Order: sequence, then C-alpha cells, then structure tokens
Amino acid sequence: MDEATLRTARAGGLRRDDVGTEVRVAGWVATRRDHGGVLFVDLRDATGIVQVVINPEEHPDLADLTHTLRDEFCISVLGQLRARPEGTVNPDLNTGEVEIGATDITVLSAAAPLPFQIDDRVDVDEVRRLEFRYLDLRRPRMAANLLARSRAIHAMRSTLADDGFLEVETPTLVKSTPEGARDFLVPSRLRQGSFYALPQSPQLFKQLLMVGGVERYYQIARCYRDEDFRSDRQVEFTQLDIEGAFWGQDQVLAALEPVISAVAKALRGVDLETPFPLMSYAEAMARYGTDKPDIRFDMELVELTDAFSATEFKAFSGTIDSGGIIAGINAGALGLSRAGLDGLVDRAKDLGAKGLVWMVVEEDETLRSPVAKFLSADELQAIKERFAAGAGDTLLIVADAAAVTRSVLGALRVDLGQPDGHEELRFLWVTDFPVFEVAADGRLAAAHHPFTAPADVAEMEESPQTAVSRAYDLVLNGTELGSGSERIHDSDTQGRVFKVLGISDEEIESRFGWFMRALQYGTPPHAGFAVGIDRIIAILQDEPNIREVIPFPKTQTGLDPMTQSPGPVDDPQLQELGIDLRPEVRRALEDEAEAE
RNA sequence: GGGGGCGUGGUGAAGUCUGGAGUUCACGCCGGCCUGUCAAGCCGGAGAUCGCGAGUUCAAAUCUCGUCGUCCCCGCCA
Repeated sequence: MDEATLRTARAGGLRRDDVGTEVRVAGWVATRRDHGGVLFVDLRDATGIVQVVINPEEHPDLADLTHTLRDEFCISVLGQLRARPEGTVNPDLNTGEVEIGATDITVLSAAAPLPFQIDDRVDVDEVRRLEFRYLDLRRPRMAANLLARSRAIHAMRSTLADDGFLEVETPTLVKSTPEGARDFLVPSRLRQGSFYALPQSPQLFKQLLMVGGVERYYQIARCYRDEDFRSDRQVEFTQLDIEGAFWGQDQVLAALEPVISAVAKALRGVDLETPFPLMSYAEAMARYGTDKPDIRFDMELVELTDAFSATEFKAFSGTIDSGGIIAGINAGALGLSRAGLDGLVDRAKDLGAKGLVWMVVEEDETLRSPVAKFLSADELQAIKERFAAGAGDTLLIVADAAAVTRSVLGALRVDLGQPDGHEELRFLWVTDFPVFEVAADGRLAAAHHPFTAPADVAEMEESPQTAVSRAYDLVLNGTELGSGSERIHDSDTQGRVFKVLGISDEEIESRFGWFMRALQYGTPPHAGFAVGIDRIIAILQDEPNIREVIPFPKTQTGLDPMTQSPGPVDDPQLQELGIDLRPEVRRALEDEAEAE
C-alpha cells in the first residue's frame, strides 16, 4: 500500500486555486445526500471536509456504488476539482467554493452501523463514548481537543528547548514511599514479595538530575496516584515537570510564564500579560477562603469578628470565646426562596461548618434573617456597612474556627459567584505556603512535600504550625494548575524536616537513605515546578473535566469501558508473582464471572 | 467511606411526583421518490426485558427495598 495510490491531497486544504487539477482524496463518509439525479458525499479527513459530487449519467457505476456507502465508510475518491456552480457555494465550509467531480471511488473499509452519531449535536452518554472512544475521537470536539493537546505540549517543548532545558526521562517503576498519595504497586517477578511503585511525580529523580549537573531539566511526565477521581483528577495524569539549578522562586516563575504564555497563544491566540500577579497564601485564605482563588470575580470574604465582640448571640460569642472567627460574603442579589437558602445551609454543613447564617436585605434596608432577633441594632448596622449591603443582597455568615470559616465561605463564594466557562483567563501565583499542615489526628504532614525548603529552618523547628516555606502554586480561574518550590539541597536540613514530621532515623535511612546520600555531594541550590497538563488544556479548551482532553481516560471507578480494564488475571500469572488472592476476593471474582 | 443526581428502541429527551395497553418528539437505521444539496427534502417501515432483582397492588417505566453502572460533591489527593 502506498499513500499516493490512496490520496494525493488532503480534503480540508482544497481551494479555488486548485480548480482544474485531478485530485485523489481519502477519508471517511461524513454524510451522503442522494438526490436521485445527483449524489453528494461529504468526505472528511483530519484536515476537514470536502464535497464529492457523483453524476449518474456520466458514471452510472459510481452512482450504484455510492448508494451502498454508509456513514463512516473509509473511502478513496479520484476526481476533478472544480468550482461550485453559481449559488451553491457553502460559506460554512473552508472548502465551500470547490467540489470534486468523482471519476472513481474505492471503498477501503466499510463501517458497521454506528453506536452514536459522529457530530457534536447530541451529548452522548460518556460511558458509551468511552466504550467506542476511537469513534468519539472522530467527533469535531474531540478532534479539536487532541489537536490542542498536541499543540500545547509542542509549545512547552519548543519554549523550554529554546531556553536551554534538557528533556530527560525518569523511571516509571520506582520505589514506594508511604508518604503522600496512595501508590500504584507493581509486583516484582524476579523478587517475589517486593513491589515497584508507579511514580506520583518525578520529584526525587529530578532533584538527582540537579545533583547530576543537568542544571535545567524538563519532562512531559506521566504520574500516578491511586486516589478517588474528580472532574479534574484521574489516577493517571500528565505533568510538565521542570527544575533548575542555582534557581530560586523568581527564576522558576520567570521560566514558566513564557511557557504558559506560549500555550495560551497556541490554544487561544491570546497574549497573556506577564508577569502574573502574586498573592501570599495567607492573603488568599483571608480574602478568598482558598489557596486557589478565582480572581475573575470579587465577592471577597469580610471578617466581622470584632463587630460581635460584645454580642448576646450565643453562636457568635461562643465562637469568639473559643478562638474562632466570624466572617461572611455578600453574595449579591440571589433571589433565593426559603428552600434555596436552606439549601445553602446544608451545603455549608456539608463543607464542614456547624451552620450558616443567611440575611437578606429587604427593600426598606432591614435585614431579614432567622437570627436577626438575637442581634442588636448596632450589630445589624455594622453588618450592613461591612458588606456594603444594598436592597436585595444576600449575606452569608459563618462562625467557626478560622480555617473552617474561611474554607466554607471560599467554597460558597465559588458556588455562587464563579462565572460559567473560561472565556476570561486570570492567572495567579500563590506564594509563601506553610511548611506543614495539621492533620485531623493532630499530626503534622508536609503541606507541599517534605523536600520543600522552609523559609527559615530554625522557625520550622520552633513553630512548625506557622512556619512558612518556599513553595508556590500556579492558579488559573480557581483551579490549581500546579505547584513548585525551592528544594532542600543539604542533607542536614532534609533530616531536620523529616524529624519534625516524626520520621525516625531508621525510617529516614531505609526510605530515603539513597536520596539523603545524594545530597552530600555538592548539591546545587535548586527549585522547580510541575504543571498539570490535563488541567491547563481542559480550561483553555473550556471543557468541564479533564476526561475531554485525555484520549483514553477512565471512569470515576477507575474502569476503562472499552478494554474493561482493570481485569482479573490467570492463576499462573499470579503464581509467578508470588501472589495469592484472599479467599473472599477469589470468591467474589468467581461470583462475578458466573453472573456474566 | 459518606451525600446527591441520572439510567426509557441505536442516540438524545418527555412520560415517573399523582400507578391504568410501551405512549410521544427529534436524530439515526431500513426501503421508496427526487438533478444542486450541504444537519438536504418528501413518503413508508423496522426497532424496547423502561439498568437488574425482589416487594406492594387487580394493575408498576411510575410506589418501596436492594443491587449494578455512571456523573457531581464531601472525605481523600505529601
């Protein structure tokens, strides 16, 4: 088979200038229009659609063949490219001024009746789409997303290559580290009972590349985290991973902004304004109640604690006594019914608040609220002033521990104020993250990861709860696109961080000894970042979830509806790996097999 | 692990609240007509275990319980 025998031109590129030439095109039957006396076939290839015309008087055999064509048949067409007759130009088609007068048609491959139509007019059930993803990819939406993904990654590569970065591949069978997300494990046949882990990120290997003198590294890295799915989370995802020696935060930001700008230019045709604004973690939490603020809209948090210092209202005074805060948002004119307002209270509780106080400003400027009767006139007045509240506004107030109050209001703010879609793009760097966060059981965990440099090592040891690190996130329209940090580059500091995390010397040696050793051989100070490629492309393509920009994604339960992966394996395979299924697991598998 | 939405010919929806014959709409599919359409048009036709299983009832797509699948959210995601 030779492409020249199947086609000499691409469908989407045919123009008026080409009229008069003989062309051969190949592709798929998008539609067939049979007018009895004349037949039209819209032929689609990756570049677009061109109209093929079959005249039964000139080519009765071709007309007969065309009657047998069905949607998505793969065909090759030979013919004369000609200008369309007066009045039949299709302005909606790039090739709308021309058409091919067919002299020969070859069916390369027939198509069975389709499970769904190849167009964007209907929202087909996603499981169905994934089951026939190869057909789904022929739809304009998915074809556009694949193209966007390729262009984005190309923009990243070319920008970084021009900037002197080395692309290096790191292993995807690595050592498991119990910290952080759950690992995907891969059993070792040669060392039964031992397991590789799929990498959650190339973090430690890229740091070793800094030790190895690479200085500027990047990789389009596949990462794996065995955690529950979300619209912006798959267990398998792709990051742009970069790292630079002798770098600090400023160099990382300065290196990434051109990369992000090139991607935005490639996908949106826009020129981003750089540098992107910076905001500290503390400021983001106080103003927006989240570490990933969507700064496309205001509705900022208003703190009211001091206005209620002498309040009679028990819910508020109790919060103040226990060290909490009172804050709220002015959600504007929501026009919600009582049931709608109660729905917000439920949502607040779902988010972890003990309750939610709502107030609606009436036409006469009085505040309607279930708790209004517990508040003094001064307090009600203060509320109106702090919120700059006008008639019709809905005010939402939470009184709780500071972290709870802020996160609940931050989530409500997004629920109520976030614009649909992503026409506007607002990038933001969030900086000065804490080194640690306090887990529910009171233990410390690395807020970013334990290789992040604390701003001050002594401070980190003395007051770990409030210590600030040299970590930063990139946020776009309220989505965390990625994060990075200045790294620890000496084994002493690294050991002290592990110690504060409560990891014993023996554990440090057994789990990270190999890494600690590497830090002892002239490690340059270094810093880096990882950008979630699926996320940035999804937002730039204005898609509601990352599955739409991943060629072959999985469902929320980790299933691939096409291949039915994950699936059971044969006993001999398990034996070779030294793995025995627990009896109840085996039984469940057998029951399931029987049911089918 | 928890909460919520959804599941009806090949596809998308309406019908479910308030039980009464598998009813309806659009697309697709099959057949016919048609010489300029381009989401072609017109005529005709086929196609359903209302996700699955129990229960209530004279009667269940509809009510109840369970279960499976899926999506969204909380937890989780160093």
